[in-house]
Amino acid sequence: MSAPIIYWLRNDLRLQDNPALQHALTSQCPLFFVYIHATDGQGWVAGSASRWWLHHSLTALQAQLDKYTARLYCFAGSPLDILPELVKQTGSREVVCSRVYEPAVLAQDAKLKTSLARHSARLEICQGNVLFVPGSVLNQQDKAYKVFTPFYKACLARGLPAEIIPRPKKMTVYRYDKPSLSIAELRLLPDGNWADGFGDYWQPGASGAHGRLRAFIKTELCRYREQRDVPRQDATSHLSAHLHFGEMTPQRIIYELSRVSNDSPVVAGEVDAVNRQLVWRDFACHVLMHYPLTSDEPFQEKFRRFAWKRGDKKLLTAWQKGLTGYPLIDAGMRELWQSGYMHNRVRMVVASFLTKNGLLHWKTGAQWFWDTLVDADLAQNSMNWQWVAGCGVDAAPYFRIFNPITQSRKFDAGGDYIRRWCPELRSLPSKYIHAPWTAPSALLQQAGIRLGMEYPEPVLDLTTTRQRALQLFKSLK
DNA sequence: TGAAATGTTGGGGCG
DNA sequence: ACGCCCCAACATTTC
Repeated sequence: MSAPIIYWLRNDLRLQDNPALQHALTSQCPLFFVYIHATDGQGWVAGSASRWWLHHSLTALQAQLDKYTARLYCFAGSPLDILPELVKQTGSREVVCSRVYEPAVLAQDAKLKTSLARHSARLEICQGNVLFVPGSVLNQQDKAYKVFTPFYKACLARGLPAEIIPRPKKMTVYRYDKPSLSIAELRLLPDGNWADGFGDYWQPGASGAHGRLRAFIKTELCRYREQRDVPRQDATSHLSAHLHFGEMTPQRIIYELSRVSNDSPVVAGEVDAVNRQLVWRDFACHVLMHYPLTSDEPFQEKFRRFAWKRGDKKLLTAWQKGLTGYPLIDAGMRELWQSGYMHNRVRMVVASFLTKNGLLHWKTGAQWFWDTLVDADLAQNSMNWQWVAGCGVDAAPYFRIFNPITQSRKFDAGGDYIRRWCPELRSLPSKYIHAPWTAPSALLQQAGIRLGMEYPEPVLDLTTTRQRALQLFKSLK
């Protein structure tokens, strides 16, 4: 059998709209599909919920590959060891993959390139799952943008890309006859039954992604701007995890949306709003590449001496478990735990609560999200936590502190979201459901709630913690 | 992609 | 009829 091209899958778990795969196919060599689960873990290794997704996404990809009688060969270890070894074994001259723009991965790719060269093989890295290649969108001074709006305008001025590439008609596939692992043997699924319910909410893989996009366009798009901030409506696309794993490209989303807006100009405004969110996603990716420390250090210098609390076990545990006594916060944290996801607005509220009212370091929260979100993405997670904490790029001003009760009344007025995730509060009338401790005791009793028993007392006082945060933030100026 | 404090206005109750 | 007070409702400022 002639030497293969090694197609190294990473966060590009799809066959259509795949420039790297398209490139690999031009060579006419048989394709050797390889996935490597890195076990040399340092820094930000994929969290538990993310690995749950990955397991199912790889399984879905294998199902797609079945149609080409191709197999995905899995390995565990360091790509720096495994790929040179595979090249040696198979006589391959080229390894093809899609770019991952995380700083640690970029550094590893550089090493890999050298190491493969010693085996006379090249590493061809094609554009990753972004609209614009990080580094290619710069301001007048040739510097990276630090503020979203000008970045957004610069992107619009170039025109948002909407290229699509059909899935390959046929492929020649390579048969590897030495030992490799099955997807199950990568042991990606978490121990215990925590993630078992995720399947009720998600269908990882490209076909799940396309199904979700179709459903979004059909039922949510027309009310996107009006309803996307309402947690119970959640008229958002739910495509974040699909995008993270490269099961779908943002270009595909823009393409499909533009077809809709051509057909019905009424939704053009909605489409712009969705596209704007896609540009935010690119922005985060660009920022992390230009400022590689921002997954670990505050972007703004002055925040390095801010007195974040190192630990507050009681508060942190209450927050993680959804037992803070503030229903909107608790609903969000339980949605996260049970579904691997949280509505965007609620993410902002719980993050503000932890970092501003609770004064816990934003990395504490980022770590929890990292482990529990199916859409965990280093660039998005880091930028957004820093944004809320006030220390990031284009950050929320320090005095912007969300009041979870006010936010709850505003965006979950009927209490539907709270009732969905905090069933013990179900019988409380909407008037009191946002702040149960204000309810008359007879009403609480009638609803079957004893504060401190069925539902906790508030874990902290909003007014005093707000004042405390304002003091601390002010002294930083 | 706030919230709270403070300021302003205007309608209605009331003596 | 009139002025006074109260207090929503809204606007502005401050953190």
